[in-house]
Amino acid sequence: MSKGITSRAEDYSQWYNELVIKADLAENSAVRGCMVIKPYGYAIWERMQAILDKRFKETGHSNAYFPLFIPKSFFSKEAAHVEGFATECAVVTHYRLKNDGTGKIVVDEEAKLEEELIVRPTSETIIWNTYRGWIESYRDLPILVNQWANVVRWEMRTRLFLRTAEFLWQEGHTAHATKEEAIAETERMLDVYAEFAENILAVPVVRGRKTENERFAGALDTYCIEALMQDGKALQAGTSHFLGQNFAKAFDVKFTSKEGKLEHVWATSWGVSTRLMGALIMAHSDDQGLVLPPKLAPIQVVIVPIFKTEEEKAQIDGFVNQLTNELKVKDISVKYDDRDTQRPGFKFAEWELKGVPVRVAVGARDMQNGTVELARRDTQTKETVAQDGLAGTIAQLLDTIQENIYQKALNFRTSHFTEVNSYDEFKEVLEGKGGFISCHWDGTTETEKRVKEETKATIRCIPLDAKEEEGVCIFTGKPSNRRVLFAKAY
RNA sequence: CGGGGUGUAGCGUAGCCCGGUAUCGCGCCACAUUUGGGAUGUGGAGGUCGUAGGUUCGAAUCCUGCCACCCCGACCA
Repeated sequence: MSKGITSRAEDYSQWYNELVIKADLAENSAVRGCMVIKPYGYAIWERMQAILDKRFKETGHSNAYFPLFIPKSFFSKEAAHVEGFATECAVVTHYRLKNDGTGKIVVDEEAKLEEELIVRPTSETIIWNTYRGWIESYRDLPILVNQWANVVRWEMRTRLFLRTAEFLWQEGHTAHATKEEAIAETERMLDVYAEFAENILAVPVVRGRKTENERFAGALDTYCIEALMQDGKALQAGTSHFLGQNFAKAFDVKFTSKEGKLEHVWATSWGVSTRLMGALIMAHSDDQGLVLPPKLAPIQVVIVPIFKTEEEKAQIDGFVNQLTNELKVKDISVKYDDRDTQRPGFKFAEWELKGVPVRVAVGARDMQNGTVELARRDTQTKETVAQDGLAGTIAQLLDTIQENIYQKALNFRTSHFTEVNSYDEFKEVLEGKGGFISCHWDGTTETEKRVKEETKATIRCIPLDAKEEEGVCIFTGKPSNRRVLFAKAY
């Protein structure tokens, strides 16, 4: 059954619909572009949440929650910020419905809000409005707060997981006494994201900074991690912003320093969203479905019994019970799929579709031989191994799979990372194999925009590890002292 | 918001040009045989043909309006 589940993103929506996660678009146009995350998909998001949340706590952050509704006036306080989000806001104007007399429910025009409320597209404004009341002295700083929430951005065109009208995310908002400390925080959280992407999601990322043109609305500097999908397109997987004193000035947030001076607070914000699920899927999946790295998989091992009689089943149950206990001791999550409504072959295919890293099949034959069949999702290989020491064998195999998935993605990226020195070469690579293109750029927004118009490629980032190197811009021939990364992006 | 396309059972579709109450596959239900890679056979259930109107003895089919969705573009995590 080929569903055309390949690296091409266009194919994924079909796959979601049938198998993992469904975008249930309501008939009402008002909720177009939203997604329903089905239980198995949500379990993956929960794993991401749990792991990230732990990292945030370890780095000194606390969770809090701020309102969904933001008074319109808050938005107009930071000029660049309004401009960036103005065209994609959902606005609440009324608070009551009524029966119009014919049985139709209509908006009660008399219940018009004096000031409209914006459904948050991001929470900087309402949070900084709140911080004003929390901060007086340098002793109140830093404030290291994170929020898990949903946000709404009325995009003209949506795309499952990558750009939905409503999405789930976390947004960290920190306040600091000094510029240096805020910049350090921005970089530290970028590292948290990069480490998570590479070690947990097994998706290699480039750490870098955005150009002025691609920067977050209201930020002085935007750091990002950029991942490469199997179709050669880049995906921004997370961002960390140094906001300077912009929001402190807009919302009049000042503190008295050790020296007794009144100063504006320094800010950062950083976030990752359910887009990470899209990244995960597009980075690793194959024609058989999802491929989950073991460290993220909600179910790491699935056990499928193969039996004809009740006696056989009972014998297998006994073995599986013991194995399950041993695996749980090693903190490995197990699912025993002993449904009698589906046949083994069906179950094999179904769990492969869901990306479970390791499958154990055990039948009467195995019980006689003291063996099981061990299959791995990443390589689609299987082998017969001894029941003795099986828990240990599986634990090792999970590590191997984690490493292998990462290596595979890394090899792909390495082979789709090209240095070019001319615009012709640039266009040739872009139209050919795609991927990241490293080249010189003159540093102007104008050149960036013209390249985008002509080729659709954008500057994904200026890599943090870019070395100083004299060269000339591939487009204008003007001097440049470091390479930047271009790619077509989602 | 511009350009293109599509709406028929839970999903995917045929029928439309040339009007006569809807085809096929998957899935679902029952029974039997099966069970180490998505089983097979037999029987069965399931339809406002996107929606409103028009033409007609008769509309999935022809005409008009509306709605929704998909793709491409501008915009974006």
